[in-house]
Amino acid sequence: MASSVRVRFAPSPTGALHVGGARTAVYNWAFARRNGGAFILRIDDTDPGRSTAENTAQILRSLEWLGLDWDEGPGVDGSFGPYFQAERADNYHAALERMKADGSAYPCFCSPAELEAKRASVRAGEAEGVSGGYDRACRRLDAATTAARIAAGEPHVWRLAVPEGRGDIVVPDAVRGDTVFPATAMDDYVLVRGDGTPTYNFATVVDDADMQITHVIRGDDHLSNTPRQILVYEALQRPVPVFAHLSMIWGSDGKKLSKRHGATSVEAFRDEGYLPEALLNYLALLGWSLDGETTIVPPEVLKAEFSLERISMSPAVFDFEKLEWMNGAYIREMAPEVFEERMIPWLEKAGLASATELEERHDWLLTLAPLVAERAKRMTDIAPMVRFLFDEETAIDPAAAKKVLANEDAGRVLAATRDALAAVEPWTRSAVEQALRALPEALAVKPRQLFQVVRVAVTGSAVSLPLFESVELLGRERALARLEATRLEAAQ
RNA sequence: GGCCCGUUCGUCUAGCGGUUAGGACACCGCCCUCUCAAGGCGGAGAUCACCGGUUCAAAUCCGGUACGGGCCA
Repeated sequence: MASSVRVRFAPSPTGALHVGGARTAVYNWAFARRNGGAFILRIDDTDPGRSTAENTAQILRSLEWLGLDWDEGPGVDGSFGPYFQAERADNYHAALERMKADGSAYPCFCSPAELEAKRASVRAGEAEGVSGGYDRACRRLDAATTAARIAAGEPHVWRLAVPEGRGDIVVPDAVRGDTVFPATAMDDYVLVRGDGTPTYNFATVVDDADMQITHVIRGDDHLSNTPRQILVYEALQRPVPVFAHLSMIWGSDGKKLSKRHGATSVEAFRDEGYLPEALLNYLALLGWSLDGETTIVPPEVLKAEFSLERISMSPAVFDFEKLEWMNGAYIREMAPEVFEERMIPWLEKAGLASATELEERHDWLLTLAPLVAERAKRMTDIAPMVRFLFDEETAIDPAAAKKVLANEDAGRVLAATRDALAAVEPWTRSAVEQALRALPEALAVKPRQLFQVVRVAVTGSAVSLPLFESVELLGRERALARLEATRLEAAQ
């Protein structure tokens, strides 16, 4: 690598960071890390009407949550700031001045009505060879005329003068290879609007050039604009970066992913109990592969192995089920102490206990953690699974009661279990297990049947965490109380 | 309408001239088992969009068509 890699992610704060944008950020970040380069975050807040500080804050929060740290950008000083486009007006003016000076930009005085008329005639096929619907009329105005009209305060925009006789424009794209666009299809598009603000294509190039961006990794939707942007790099006499255009992310119906398909903002995934490392992994693999075999790619591996060459070109459908599986995989692989720590906020949020209370019961919680980790797919699955351990009494699921407790043996099973547990000493999982395992034979009932009756009485449900552990964690007092209460109820 | 991009199991993908077209999610069995999970084993699932061409040989290279998508109008 001749010069050091510099990549950027330039979200527009007109909404929350959604998974499509997040994936673009992931790829930029991973590419920078892989190549020892810089990952720059630049906020494209050029639309004052729709850009808000809250959105910016949310985007930063989402990126931080995902673990995507930036080397330059909001909150991190660099030599190429400011990192908010709204504060970079001077740069756009300077660039325009340079282009005015050598004639690669020229003023256009045509009114909207005139332009519409030109476009209409192009559509009608009356103006052959004119692309983009503009006939370059103002480009033919002489310098004195334009100077006079500008001096007179006549409204005007500034257009790019596509070089005469320019050959085909080649977009160097690391994902798709070189993509060729005929120069004849390029119009003298607007660089700077009548009010002096730069258009997207112009501002982006000026910033990318000024910030010495070497690789532009972005969405597919920008591919068609790239030749236009290359023309600006050339006019500014700046090196053209390497591009990498990412295909879109679709919903299961083959349409662009939107709210209709479910959660799409990064924060929504967070709130739904997804782990940042799992979402990062999933997004990384949505359009990129390590080797075609590996599915668990932790951040460290991504940082070490990411490459543009292994990005796929076709659109990918976002598979919520696979993400959920992956999230479960990350939960299962977590060290018990780590999972214990991370489940605390979710228990607190569910109103089961305060963080302080939980921290005081560290050993108890650490015993519980692996039982839950093995079964949870998302962090939101935790509370329902453990609620019976926190409530003083537990309501029995009617369906479970009907199915399991209606059994004619239920009464004696519950009574015998109550007595057996009352005698357990010391109160440990293995002692509880020993006591319960001896019961089926003594009562002449099937083990499965007995355990289900006890499970429903103790946990309130026919589906629960493992029984012996559940009984142990619940504590003798509450276990006995529930067995007795259920016995009385079943007897009626 | 013009230009550009894409197309391998339902989904994410591997494949970069010669493979029984591999893996993962989901699905279906079996095993394990106190329920549920997890785990193990196995199964089903892709005429590689279509049609031509190049080649001894094409999912892989070339052209066209179709269908999706994008940008500009």
